[in-house]
Amino acid sequence: MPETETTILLAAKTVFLRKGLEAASMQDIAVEAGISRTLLHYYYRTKETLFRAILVHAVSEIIPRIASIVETDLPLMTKIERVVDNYLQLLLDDPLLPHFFVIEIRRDPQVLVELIRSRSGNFGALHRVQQQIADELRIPVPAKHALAHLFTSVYGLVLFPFLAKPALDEVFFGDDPQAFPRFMQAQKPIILAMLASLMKTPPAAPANGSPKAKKQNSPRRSPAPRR
Amino acid sequence: MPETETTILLAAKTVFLRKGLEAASMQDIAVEAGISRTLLHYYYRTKETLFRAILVHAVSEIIPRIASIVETDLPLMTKIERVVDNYLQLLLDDPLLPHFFVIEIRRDPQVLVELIRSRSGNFGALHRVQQQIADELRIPVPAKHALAHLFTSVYGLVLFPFLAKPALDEVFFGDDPQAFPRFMQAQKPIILAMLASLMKTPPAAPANGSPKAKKQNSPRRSPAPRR
DNA sequence: ACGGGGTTTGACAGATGTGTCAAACAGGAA
DNA sequence: TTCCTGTTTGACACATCTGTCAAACCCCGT
Repeated sequence: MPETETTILLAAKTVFLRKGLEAASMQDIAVEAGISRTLLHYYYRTKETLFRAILVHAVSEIIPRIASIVETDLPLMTKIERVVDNYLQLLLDDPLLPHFFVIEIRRDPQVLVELIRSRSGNFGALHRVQQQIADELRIPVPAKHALAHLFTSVYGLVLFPFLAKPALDEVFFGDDPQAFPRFMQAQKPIILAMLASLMKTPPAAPANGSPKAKKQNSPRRSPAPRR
Repeated sequence: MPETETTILLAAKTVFLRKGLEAASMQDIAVEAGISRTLLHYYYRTKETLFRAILVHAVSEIIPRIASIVETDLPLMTKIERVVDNYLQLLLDDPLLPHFFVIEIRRDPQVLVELIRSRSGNFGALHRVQQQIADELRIPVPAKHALAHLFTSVYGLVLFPFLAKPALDEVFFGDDPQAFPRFMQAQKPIILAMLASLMKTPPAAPANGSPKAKKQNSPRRSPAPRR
């Protein structure tokens, strides 16, 4: 018999990630959680409150891991490899996250960007690496936008398959739930090869594929937001 | 004084592309069109009817152009260049299309895929080129999924910047409405370079859309990751 | 001026959604 | 037992949404 609050958060995550704030209803979440709708309001007074909890949790789950990689002194391509690796692990567990962020980036970009900034350590440090990225790119771009070019390339390649997953299932994978994860494992070296081809400096070591990667789950559950 | 029906379709497109079927309301569309909500029901009896008109129009605007390119006998990389070029032209005019399709692919993949099939000429022909794509790819993948790998790579690179546009505006471009189109022009050779790096056969000619001739020495030094 | 047909609107019914409230239901302390 | 406190629910008020209908409107031919 799990705690009511964790039940609520789990159900809310499922529903919000699939539909976004606007299209999701408290009724949807109550049914998903198997409780009465009123109880949702008891724990989280409004839909926005509950949504905010899910949003903060989702951002906090991803951003710090990525920020800590970016802030290291590793070579650029090594950072990219680790970032891609981290995202793939995370997204294979939560394939709806890209869809959720796409919806919310459109609905209220300001709030979302601000939240990401707040969980990024010194996000401003990113602007300091812009020149560095511009120097490393084989194709010349204005330094001011070098980070944007790299960002859209990396995130486009990594996130898009998850956005298109329902169509891929329909056309290529049928009902086999293992097919998509296997596909993404095969896609990973393709992604890294494309990104590596942008760099002047070739990657240091092959080091890809799936080495002794320990299965790692997030060991911490942080299920207790306050109302 | 434009025709009421075109006014309605234009407003419906604006609202549906931004919010998708579920989150959009007939009221939203009526306000956008500057008419009464009842009038929408006069021209299109239900919301689904109106939505269907927009969906069919959006698909018909894109898919035949792409299908006609794919069905030619051009070399693979040439096809890709033309597909990318066509999408960029189209999406710079309608930057919300990727967002719309992402929402609707999740809401009802079956209907959308079926509609795309119906506008693709012989969509089945795509499966015939799978082996061809697999042979051309530098990184070995099962032929059955070769098209899926190429599809996610191309579409991820091309569509994602439009999905992330609100965040890019917020972080990089500020209020300058010209910045994003310029950015995409600069991103285009990056996209093509990444895709070309996947191919065994190098692209035939530079043949770049950018009028500024860039004397780019052929970057043959492609690091080929071995596994 | 007079009809008449296509166009447009206000008003309504019924469904669904959010948020509040008081009452019912625990289960442990005194 | 009774009391108390935290949990859960049903019922309500209010807003919004969809779809229908009859009435009003406009414009053109007669």
